[in-house]
Amino acid sequence: MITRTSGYTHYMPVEKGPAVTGPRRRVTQRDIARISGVSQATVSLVLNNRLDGGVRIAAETQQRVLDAIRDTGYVADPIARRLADQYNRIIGVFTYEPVFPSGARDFFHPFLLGLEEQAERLGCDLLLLTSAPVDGGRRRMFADGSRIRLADGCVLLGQEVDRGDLERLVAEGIPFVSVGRRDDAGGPVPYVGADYPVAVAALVERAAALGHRRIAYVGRGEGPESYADRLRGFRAAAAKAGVEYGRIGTAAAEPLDAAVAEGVTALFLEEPADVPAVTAWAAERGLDVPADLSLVALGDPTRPVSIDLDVAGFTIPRREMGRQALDVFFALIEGAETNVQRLLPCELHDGATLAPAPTGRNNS
Amino acid sequence: MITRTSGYTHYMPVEKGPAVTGPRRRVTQRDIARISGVSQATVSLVLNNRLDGGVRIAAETQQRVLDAIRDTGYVADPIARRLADQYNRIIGVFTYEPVFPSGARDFFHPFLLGLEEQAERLGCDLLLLTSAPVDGGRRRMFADGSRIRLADGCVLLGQEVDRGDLERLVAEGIPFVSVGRRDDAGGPVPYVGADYPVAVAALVERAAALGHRRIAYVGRGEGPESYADRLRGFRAAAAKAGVEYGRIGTAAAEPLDAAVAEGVTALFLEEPADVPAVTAWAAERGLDVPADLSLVALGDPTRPVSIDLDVAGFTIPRREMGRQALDVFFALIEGAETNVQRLLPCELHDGATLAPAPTGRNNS
DNA sequence: TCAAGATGATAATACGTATTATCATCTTGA
DNA sequence: TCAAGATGATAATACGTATTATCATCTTGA
Repeated sequence: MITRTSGYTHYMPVEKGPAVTGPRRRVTQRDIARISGVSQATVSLVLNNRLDGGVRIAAETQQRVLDAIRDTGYVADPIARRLADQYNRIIGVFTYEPVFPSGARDFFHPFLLGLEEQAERLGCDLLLLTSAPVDGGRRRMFADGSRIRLADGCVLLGQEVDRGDLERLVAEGIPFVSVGRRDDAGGPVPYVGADYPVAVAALVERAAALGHRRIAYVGRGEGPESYADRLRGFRAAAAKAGVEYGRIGTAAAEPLDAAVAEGVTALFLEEPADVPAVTAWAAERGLDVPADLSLVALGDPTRPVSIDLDVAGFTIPRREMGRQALDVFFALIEGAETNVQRLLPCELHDGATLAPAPTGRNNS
Repeated sequence: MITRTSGYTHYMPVEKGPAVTGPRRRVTQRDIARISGVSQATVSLVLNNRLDGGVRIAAETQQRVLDAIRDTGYVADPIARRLADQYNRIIGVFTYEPVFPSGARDFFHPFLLGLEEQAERLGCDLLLLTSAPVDGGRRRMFADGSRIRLADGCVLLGQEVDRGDLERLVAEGIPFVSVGRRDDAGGPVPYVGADYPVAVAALVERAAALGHRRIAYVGRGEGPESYADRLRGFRAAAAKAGVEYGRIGTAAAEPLDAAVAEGVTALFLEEPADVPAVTAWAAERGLDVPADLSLVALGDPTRPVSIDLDVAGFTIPRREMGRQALDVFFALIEGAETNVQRLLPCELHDGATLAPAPTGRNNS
């Protein structure tokens, strides 16, 4: 059995009413001031120990105030505190789709995990901007009555971010950070992205070293910056390694057949979720992976798929991107000196699908 | 190419500095007032449509103000509104553990899905209370400087909710809704829960109808309300059906052996995540499920496990619970007449593990 | 022609805290 | 004996919004 002495004391009865029921007033610094015979300012100063810069309060006065604070259980109203401050420590999180997807485990989950982790560490709260009206399945950032300015600013999450939205964020000077690199939008965009070009290049070089002389990139290579970055890295590295290279728009049988017919011996998949489609196609054609054909996955699947192959490729540092996005955000609003356009290294994974090029098939 | 006339005005440059960088000020009602040539009070009145009680503002003045609001994208500072005791359509979401778990797909995900879905529908934003300090792996709701009141109130998520926290929420009159039934805490607790007793009873009755005469509940049956509710339903239904019943504390081999030795022919698992442990034990003992022993899972697994069996039992309406939690919340703060203690029916699942009792083993 | 009512808007204040400039009093030293 | 410095504390103000009492001006009607 739990007993409690006199309940909570940091609520004062309103007026001098009879007793318990009805609304109670918070204890305020004014109350403490009255009790200990000082001014509200003094209470605030003692409470926050701001006795450094010029202001002095006698030790025994301090003690009186502290006693009153202890006796009443006074706690400063965080709301009023925030008001007196410049920022609310509320970070908006904007996503074009639901943060909690109804589908299976989600590509964005690790980013959010990193965000939450860092928010916890930095003592701020995350405001999921769920009030944004939905239009064609996508939330709209700047619809009439947009509440994006409720927060101190926001973190942007999404494979593809609307260009107009970005421009407007920049133009309005709303503090924000994109998770994932973004092209300039009427001004530089703060971001924490993955360094795709470097990661892709490393894999291309590895393929070249393994004797592959003709390789293909499978995917759009444009649209979202993350696609464009991959393709850019692919081309630059292939050119540098003296390897012939091309691009296939989709992981469909026809273009894949054509590529193989032209002597391609390694496929670099922009979208790792395409792995099952490609392996199914390869099996159907009697092609062994990696004996006949090497496979490289450029990142993590954005759609839920189950892949039983140990595919060569790299992992996007999603959790760390989420974490650092908040760091950059605070640097922004605090005007701290720091790099607000960061590319984090991806982690390479050897896997079992990138093997020496089959002999006697080049230039076939 | 997009051109833009004169930029956006939502953030006012501090002083008349050169350009982009540096701290920026929120647009305030004073700014709107200046722009539209009225007083701050007028802006507030127009913004909140407080034109009923005595105060009158000319239609065209209103329009000027509204135009300025639209042009600047002004949104009232939620903190200042809270200080004046206003709501912001911001719902706090408090969880004792991270909302985005680092582990696998999560028991709480469907609740959050429902919450987000309804938030989107109702046009409110969800504030993840990530700022709460962590103590012993659990977030603390009322630590010093708790920011729970930044939100209009909150939704509580968690298997077990701290009793003191609940009491304090009630005592302070903070609007809140628990997802999951809670016992009174110095006052009735608003909740949207699952109707465990009814669901469990239905399964007990089914077992009785299939000839089971001795059944056992596996689990704590106390602690979290959801456990207690299950056990209560179990006992009541078993008694009513004239079936002998008992309880096993954990799904360990020893107590399970004992139960079988005493003639138990059906196990009701409080924690469906225990299914693998129980089936492994059964296999080891050469017991066939369900020929020798029936198995019933009372709900959904709270820990990630893979279950390949089609287990009889029921499903907790988690998504719907999340949805309705928000409904109840708004009913609370709007003072609407509605049931604020709701139990939603669980969905029964026949499965393949609840079969007729084996013959000749009762009272063995 | 002027009192009463209608119309339109604002000044003043509150919410609770943080900070800074200012003030009153005491002490010190020559 | 009094100027300068030290000591101790406060008044005033800001943060951004909501609300109420009050005010100025116009309209109406007899």
